[in-house]
Amino acid sequence: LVAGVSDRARRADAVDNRERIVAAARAALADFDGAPGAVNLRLIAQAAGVGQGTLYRHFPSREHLITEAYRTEMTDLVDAVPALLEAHPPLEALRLWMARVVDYARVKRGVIAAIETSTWQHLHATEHLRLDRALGALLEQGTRSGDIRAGVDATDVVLLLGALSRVPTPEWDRRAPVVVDVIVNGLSNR
Amino acid sequence: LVAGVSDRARRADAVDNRERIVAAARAALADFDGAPGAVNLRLIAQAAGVGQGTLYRHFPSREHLITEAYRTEMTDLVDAVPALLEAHPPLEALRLWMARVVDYARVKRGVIAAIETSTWQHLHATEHLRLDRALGALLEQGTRSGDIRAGVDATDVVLLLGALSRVPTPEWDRRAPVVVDVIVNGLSNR
DNA sequence: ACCTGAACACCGTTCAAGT
DNA sequence: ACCTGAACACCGTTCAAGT
Repeated sequence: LVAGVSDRARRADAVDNRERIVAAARAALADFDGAPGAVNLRLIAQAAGVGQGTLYRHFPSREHLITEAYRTEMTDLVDAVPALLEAHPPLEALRLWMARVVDYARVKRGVIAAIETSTWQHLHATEHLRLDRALGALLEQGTRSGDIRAGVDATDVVLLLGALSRVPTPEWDRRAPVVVDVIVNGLSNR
Repeated sequence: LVAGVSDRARRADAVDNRERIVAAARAALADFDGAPGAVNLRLIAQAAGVGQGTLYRHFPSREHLITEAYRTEMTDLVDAVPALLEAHPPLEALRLWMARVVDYARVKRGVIAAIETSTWQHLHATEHLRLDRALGALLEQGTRSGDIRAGVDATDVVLLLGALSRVPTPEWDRRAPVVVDVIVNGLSNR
């Protein structure tokens, strides 16, 4: 509905509302973290000072909202991939990238959910396509150099990473690194 | 509430109702599979021919019901561990066990969710304790023999296995084996 | 001791009315 | 073109009344 419409073409109040909704969503997710499904859309609309209908006009589904709420983090993470890949061998780049994901998720658990949406839906959010390509390139380069096993694509990696969303918060610092370590080790080629 | 009460001590209608509820839950889960959260408890009560209150009397939470619905499968899987461990070296036993999980989950996706509940809640369902012990023994034996890396416990393995619950149904046959393969490889000691 | 189902609470989603 | 909020639908959960 709103797709393809530039900010200038939109009414000023619409732009403003959209921003306030996202801000409210971010705040709500920060409190409730680890359970993005538990986030109350009505309350977000209320906290943003808009009607429920306005929220739905801007974000037709909860996933759209969550994706947008973590857009900055997603962009950061996606952009980090090529940079790491230039400075390190593929497997090491992957390890460092996942360490960064764990770091982001430590305080904002929802990033994992945001990353996972690439699997859930076919919502072609730009960041998801970019993540898929970035990870895909990393894996390809890794298999070529022989560091990373063949037959695994970006979706598989995202699926495995999804295991992190189940880690209980109080055990995060202990378990998240172990989980990631097993994944990276498993992706390595012996 | 019902804990510790033998079948003989319970009223006949209660035993009967409980069985019908579980049967209805199994049927509902078979249809809806892959999304145990999407299962409608009211409809299950209705299909079982009991009031909602009766369902809650027997199963205080959705997790209790799901756990019970997959009890047979869980028992099978748990019992398989020691047997496999006797016939194979630890890592191979783990690989075979996970292949069995994938096999069970192919038609009854909910088993993964049932296995995962061990992490979600502190509901001390017997099967979960037994799974924890069985996997724990397998891992310990594997680290002793040097086949499996140290520093990973049963909960970590269950968390990793949870990645399977995100695999989209149409891609199950292609992706599930890959995911499991990465996990097993990651748990191996080089 | 156990069952029933109306009733309550909550929340996602829609839509008629408004500016 | 966009916003509002009442209204609808749905579903988990409880509880007074019953047997």
